[in-house]
Amino acid sequence: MGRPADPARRERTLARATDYVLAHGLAGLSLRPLATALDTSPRMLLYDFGSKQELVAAVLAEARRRGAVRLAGRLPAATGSVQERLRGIWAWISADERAPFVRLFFEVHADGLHHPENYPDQGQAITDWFDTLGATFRDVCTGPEDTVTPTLVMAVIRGLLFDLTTTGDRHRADRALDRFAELLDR
Amino acid sequence: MGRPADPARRERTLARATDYVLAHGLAGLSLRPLATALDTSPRMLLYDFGSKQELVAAVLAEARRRGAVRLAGRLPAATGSVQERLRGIWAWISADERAPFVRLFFEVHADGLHHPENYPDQGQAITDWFDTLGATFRDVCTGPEDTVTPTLVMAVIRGLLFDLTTTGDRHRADRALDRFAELLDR
DNA sequence: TCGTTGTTGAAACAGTCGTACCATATACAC
DNA sequence: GTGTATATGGTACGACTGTTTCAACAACGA
Repeated sequence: MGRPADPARRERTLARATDYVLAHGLAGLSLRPLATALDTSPRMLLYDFGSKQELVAAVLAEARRRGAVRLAGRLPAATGSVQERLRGIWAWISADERAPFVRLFFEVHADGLHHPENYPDQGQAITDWFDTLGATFRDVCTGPEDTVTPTLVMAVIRGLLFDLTTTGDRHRADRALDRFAELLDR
Repeated sequence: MGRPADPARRERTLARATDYVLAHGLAGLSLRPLATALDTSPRMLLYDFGSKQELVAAVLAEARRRGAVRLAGRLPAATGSVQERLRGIWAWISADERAPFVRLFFEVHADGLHHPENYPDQGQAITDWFDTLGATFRDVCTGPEDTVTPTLVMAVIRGLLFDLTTTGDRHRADRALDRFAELLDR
């Protein structure tokens, strides 16, 4: 009895809120401008999510979900040379379409430096790459339990993303990745 | 005539404000708590710095100045093996005493992603390393104009700093740096 | 039509923010 | 002393923040 609930509304709002955060960032996020951009009201955002903190958590989870979906099956088994595999990953992650995700990624990391309690699974977001990268670069790893090589590969990628997002010098970043691929392959 | 100006006060306030920002971060910085911690008043902060924006700019300049001083003469010429040089830089920059600088560094980068206009010389902060690192690792560079090797070295360091500040796993980070040193040396 | 449950708007609350205004206190030259 | 410049304290303004409260409206079963 009574009016039926409409869970789709929350989903729709979450999707659009995630778009908004990816476009505008987390730092200055505020309910009233967000609600205006989403054609809703702060009242409804709190009605659907309970509090701003829970809304942000839901948005970050949704952003991670989108990234995971886009990544799925994107890193095939070890086919081609080390250079080709590394270039493939780099081309995908450094593409302009990924820039909003990369920005949010760096923003969450920076905020986590002073408020780690807000991001309990942040460390896992790093170690999660070990299995995938360990499989992709098995031939240059020292063994199946090697976490050092995946760590180094991700460090190079994150460090070059840092450089690229700061200087915008894609040519230099691409060449630095190629140089790393040469070193890794020998 | 009139009361003499006291420029030392501004200097003292700037030094303590920089300590405060290094400890508490840039994100939530607010004049009233800052003034309280510095035994002064928001009134005096604006009197000395004009606006919050200028205060932040002065603090960031001071933080850079401190980092530069601590770095001066810290990277001697190419003595020892590549491993030793790389380890020396890494040990210095990843030391616990440097953590506040590293955090501020990442925080500024993240904020610059959405407000690049506030950090006009951010790209230069990256390219400034080329001369120093090019000299330190001349033997593994392809030439005196090689910017790719310094780019890669800094990317590895920044990427490992990212990992270290997130996971706190120093052992893994150290080993990844050693692995990179091996690759670079061959 | 009535009761019930889900949805929504408008307004207000208590707080913080950066900043401006006004008065006053301090330290010097004369 | 007077004049003058710097240095402060106190206070209030207007704009913002996340959140709450109260009321009304909408869609359903009985």
